[in-house]
Amino acid sequence: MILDSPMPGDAGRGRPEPVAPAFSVLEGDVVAAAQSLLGWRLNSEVGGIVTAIEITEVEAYRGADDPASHAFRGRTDRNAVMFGPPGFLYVYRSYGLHWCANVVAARAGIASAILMRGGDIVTGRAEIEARRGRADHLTDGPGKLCQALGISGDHYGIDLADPSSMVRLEPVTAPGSMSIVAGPRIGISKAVERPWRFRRAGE
DNA sequence: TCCGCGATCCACT
DNA sequence: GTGGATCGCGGAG
Repeated sequence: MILDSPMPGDAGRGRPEPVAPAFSVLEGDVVAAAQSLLGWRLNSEVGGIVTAIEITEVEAYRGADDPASHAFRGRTDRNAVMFGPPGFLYVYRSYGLHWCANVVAARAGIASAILMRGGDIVTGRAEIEARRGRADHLTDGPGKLCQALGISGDHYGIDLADPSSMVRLEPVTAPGSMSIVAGPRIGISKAVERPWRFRRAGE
């Protein structure tokens, strides 16, 4: 297992290798990157169980500029991965119980992240129902999505572009025809006016 | 060291 | 539609 917990001295070292072409959209502004992420697949292979969803709902969090971001007050042990290069997984615990998964965006040093809030099941529906302990409302919330795919703190900091990772992002190859609805982010008390929640029209 | 709150979920009405 | 559960994190003292 790869547990990437960058030390303070690593800050200026940059990314180890060029980001795959399709992942380069993540290097730009997180608000645009979040919209690009809709339709991508999130593949998981945790505990030998293969599951996958197609991302249908996301929220953008823009580090130092965004009071609602976990990185707004600067770097801590918990949010360190957000300050690194894009394409890595930021996982945090919510309300002491649930795990929530984010894709790190923007260049190293700009702490942005995209929260994955919902998706359509592509692979492993039966396994997901077993993990969730129910047959409905399987992936329609960030905590549910993590439970469905078996994502937890064990996966903090993994490379979502690495084919050997247990959790991987698979870019959509034919973007553009999808219409996107923007709205306010859910469950926050600061910067509530920013319409940085995006979902596919009709969801 | 302590205290308040939160990027949520679920059962119940 | 609403309210309770539940505990890790960060800021204050």
